[in-house]
Amino acid sequence: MAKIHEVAEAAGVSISTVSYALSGKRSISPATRDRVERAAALLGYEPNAGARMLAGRRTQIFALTEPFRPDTHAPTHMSFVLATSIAARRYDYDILLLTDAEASAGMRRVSASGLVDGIIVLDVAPEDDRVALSRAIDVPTVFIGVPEDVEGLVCVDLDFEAAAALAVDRLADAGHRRIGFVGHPESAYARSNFPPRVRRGVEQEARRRGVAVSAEYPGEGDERHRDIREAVRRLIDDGVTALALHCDDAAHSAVLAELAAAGLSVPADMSVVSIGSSFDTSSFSTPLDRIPLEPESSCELAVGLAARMADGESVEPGVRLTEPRYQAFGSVSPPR
Amino acid sequence: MAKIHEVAEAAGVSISTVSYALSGKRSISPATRDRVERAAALLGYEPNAGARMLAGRRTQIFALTEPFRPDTHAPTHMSFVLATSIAARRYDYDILLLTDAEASAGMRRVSASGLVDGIIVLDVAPEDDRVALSRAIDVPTVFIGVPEDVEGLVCVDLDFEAAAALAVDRLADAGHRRIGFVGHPESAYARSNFPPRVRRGVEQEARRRGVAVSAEYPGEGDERHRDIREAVRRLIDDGVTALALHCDDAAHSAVLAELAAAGLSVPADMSVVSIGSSFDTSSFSTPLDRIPLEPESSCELAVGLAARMADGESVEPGVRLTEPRYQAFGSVSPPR
DNA sequence: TTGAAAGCGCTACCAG
DNA sequence: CTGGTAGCGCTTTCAA
Repeated sequence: MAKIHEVAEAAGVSISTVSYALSGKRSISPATRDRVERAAALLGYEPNAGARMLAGRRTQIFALTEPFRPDTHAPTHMSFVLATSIAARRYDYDILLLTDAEASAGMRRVSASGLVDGIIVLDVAPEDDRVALSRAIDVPTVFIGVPEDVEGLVCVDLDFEAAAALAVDRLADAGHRRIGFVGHPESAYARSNFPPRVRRGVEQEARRRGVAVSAEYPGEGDERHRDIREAVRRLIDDGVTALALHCDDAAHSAVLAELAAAGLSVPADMSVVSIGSSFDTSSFSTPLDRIPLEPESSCELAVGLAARMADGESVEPGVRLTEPRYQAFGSVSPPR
Repeated sequence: MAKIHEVAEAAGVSISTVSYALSGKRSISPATRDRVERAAALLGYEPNAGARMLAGRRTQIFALTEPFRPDTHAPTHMSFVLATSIAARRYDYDILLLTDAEASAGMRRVSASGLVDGIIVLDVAPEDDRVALSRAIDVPTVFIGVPEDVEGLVCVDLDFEAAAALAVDRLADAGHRRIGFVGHPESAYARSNFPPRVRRGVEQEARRRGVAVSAEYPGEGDERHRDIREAVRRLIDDGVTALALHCDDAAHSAVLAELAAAGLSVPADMSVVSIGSSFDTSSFSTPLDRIPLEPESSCELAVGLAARMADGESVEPGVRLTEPRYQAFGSVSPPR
């Protein structure tokens, strides 16, 4: 725990020179900078966080608010947390967790105490009380996800509607006229902000392209695996020649299992595309084309915006959607 | 962002009185305390975090280091993060996330900068470089999980061996002489610290009680569901009359599905116990007896210890194991 | 290009 | 039981 004073002494300069040499906030002669850096490294100097906050009015901490709802999909959520945390470090920020009751109440607390320079909001619900909170506090806030009311907010997300449309387009381009959609359990469409956007994207693009869609929303819990296989069976009986999936990896596995059980091969007998998946669809027994979720893109963008706002730059409110990307792994071909 | 000065003025007292009235660190007349609290509430006063750290040499922040390994089981991990975060707030601490490369490097950084008062280590590997790091830094560190070399460390965890033994005992008590064990994929036994402890517990207690054990470690990935069902089939053919499970919820579902497919009912034809599960085994189609993981116990204990150490109390190094608890839901009965 | 020094807002010691 | 005040270790003016 060396202090700036000791570094200054060791380098034979004043403490302000040490501060400037290390922060780069004013020009320092190469020789001096070098001496300072050497001394700092030698002593293992790390500026005291508290002193820095107090004097510099910047904490280099972002709060990450995540309610951890019971129906949150843990693996996907984890990849968002990870991506945010990594992006934050690139901008020299640490992440402070606000969960459970503190997801909301903590926003007020940490902004009032000046503990954080910005707030990143995860796991956004259509009607989210953190929307009103973000307007009430004076700390820059960025939403990853799009709530109902976005007035004055800075939001970032994958363009799920475009992603869904892209999936439908690829299938329609290949000549499919009747496709099946396997979505999340019905309950997810009220609680979360993005499943409805995928559904809407599929429906609208299908209408535009003259493609018929049969949708299935297999349930949760114990019987899920069976539910999904029954849903796939119904879609096969319906005569669909392609499937668009927006569900978790276990559901993907179940779909593939049922196709195999029905003696259908991909893509010869059934084309399959995965929409907004955060897991690796290329390592399934049958690699699947996908439009990936890519939390890294949204999180990087969100953290970058938060950093700019924390620097006092003004950022235009609005919803920033990242463009979907199509990854082909050979699971789509023309229908038989 | 009211400051202590304004609160003092509003309450008609000195700033030191405000500080003491709010912290309770010296006795204050009820009348004065009341005036101060009213003024603070009215102004929405929240002590400035940076100033507090600098003057008080306490940050009220714990770092939580979690590498997010690729094979980390996300739902279980999330429940540990959540439990730690909630426990921390009860002790008036916030949680700072250290993930990815920062899980290790960050420990040094945040302790050198005085950003945190303590460190909680999650997702402990048998050979974990955070063990050496924790010895090199001067910030109190508590491990949730037990690494190979625990010399001088403060560790907290469920007593997995006792949990496994408890499961075997209950089955043996019911009269079972031949039981099946469904564990994690083989790879988990090298990477993680607790699966080997469960395996050891099962083996030792089975030997002690004269019970035969057939063990299965079904694989990962796409074909997992099928793997598990085949494993269960083998165990049935082996003539086991009871199963002890130490695997994730999807695997539990697959096991139940295979039992149903084989025409076996629980517990009449097959008794089943779940060991160290973090999910709710009582809401399966067949409720299962379990010895729950209960992250809350370990996390509460870990945070409590960290808080005491941060207060300067000396805490005896050593491994503190929490006692397993048996929850019966009617899935165990004597063999036919 | 460098140095001196004035705070940042609180905690905790020393008086009374 | 209460008030005054000296720092905590840095950042950032103001001077040179």
